[in-house]
Amino acid sequence: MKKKDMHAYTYAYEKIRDQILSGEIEPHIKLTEEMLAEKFGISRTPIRSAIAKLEQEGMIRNKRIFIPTANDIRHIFQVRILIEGYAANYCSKFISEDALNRLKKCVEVGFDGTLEEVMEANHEFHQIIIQETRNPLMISIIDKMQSIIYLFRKTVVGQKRPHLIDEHANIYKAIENHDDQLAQQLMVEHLEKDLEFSLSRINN
Amino acid sequence: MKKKDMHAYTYAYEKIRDQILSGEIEPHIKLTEEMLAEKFGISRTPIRSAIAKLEQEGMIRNKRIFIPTANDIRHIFQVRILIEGYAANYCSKFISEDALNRLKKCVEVGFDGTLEEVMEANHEFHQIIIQETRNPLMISIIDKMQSIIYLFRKTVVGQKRPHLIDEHANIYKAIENHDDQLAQQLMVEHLEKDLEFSLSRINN
DNA sequence: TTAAAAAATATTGTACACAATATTTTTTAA
DNA sequence: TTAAAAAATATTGTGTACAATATTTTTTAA
Repeated sequence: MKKKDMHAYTYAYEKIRDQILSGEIEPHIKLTEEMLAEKFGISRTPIRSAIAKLEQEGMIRNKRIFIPTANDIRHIFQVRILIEGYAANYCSKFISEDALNRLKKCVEVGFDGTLEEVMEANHEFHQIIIQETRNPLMISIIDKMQSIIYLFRKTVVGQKRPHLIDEHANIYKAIENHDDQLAQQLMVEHLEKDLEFSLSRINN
Repeated sequence: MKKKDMHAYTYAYEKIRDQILSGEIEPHIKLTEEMLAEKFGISRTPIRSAIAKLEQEGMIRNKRIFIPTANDIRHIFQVRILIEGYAANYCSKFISEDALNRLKKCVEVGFDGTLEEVMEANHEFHQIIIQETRNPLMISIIDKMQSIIYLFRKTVVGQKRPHLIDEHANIYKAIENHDDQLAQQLMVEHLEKDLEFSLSRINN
């Protein structure tokens, strides 16, 4: 529901984004301004802004939901591995008590939560580590890629990878022990496995 | 001059961008749509698109030219060091013959070119290294930051740093020798010095 | 005077009409 | 039939008017 103090383009942006992520808007169909304007009961102008933003962020390409190729996935992960590896290292030295607790919670939920909760906790695990860099640029770079990866996961993979939680647990331990080298190495390996898993789902 | 087959918003984007970088539009003044529309003889609609893009890219913030704080600069460099360090490493292993030659040329121009040429060559030196990763994501991340740093340089620094060319020469040599570790280390140190130099210009 | 309220002004946001392009379909000529 | 050309259609781009907000200035009451 549109909040009364919300601009139409913000509303449109969130709506389109959510509907893409939830699958309500299916891939491959062309996102025309008029069709979306009709759908949300507003004019084309705010829709244009929303689409432009989504295109900038990489979720839409050529007016269609962006479905990354194997190479796109590799490129995304190359950047992710670099930044998140660094972040894991950084965390080991500078993480706050609070963040460390939240990280621990994520691992615990990973072991005993519902599927929904586990998915959310896994996402948050990575999120916390990045946020502890307190570098807004890094955070936003990762955020944008997350959406694309999430989307890709939902549409292509739709399935959980084995050992994922154990790897999180190990990364957590390394951070807790302030072993920056190990934390970085484990994060890199973790993401490399994630990449492999993702790619294996495309090629068949 | 506006090309006839160019959309007004592309024209506006380039014009505004160029005028910001050239200093024709001064910092601190508010970039209102109407004022820019008037200036370029087009309506507000394409100006809106252009501003939105420039804001996404970080050159404009709150309708004003973005002038980064010391912390902003640190954050930008933290990402740059990470990515360009990686790129230097990567280059040492995989650079093409052609790119290596162009890199060499940049160093040479650095020693015997005019100020204008030197500036351009220095920029290109970094550009080539990033481009050799062939990762469009990395390239675009660095590109966006380049604009902001360049702008910041122009307005705040306006001055060349000593030893810069020598450092480029050393990085070049390391890449030429396929010494990936050294290339990375030298690039990191190079950028750290750049950061220090930039910061020293703010704090007085 | 000074701070809150009100009014005036400036600026941005939205809708909509029409123009310019891009895309698809149909027609035509080989 | 098939490929190029033409026409029809769909979609995006632009200008403009007006509405909604934000900002600045003026007024008012203490």
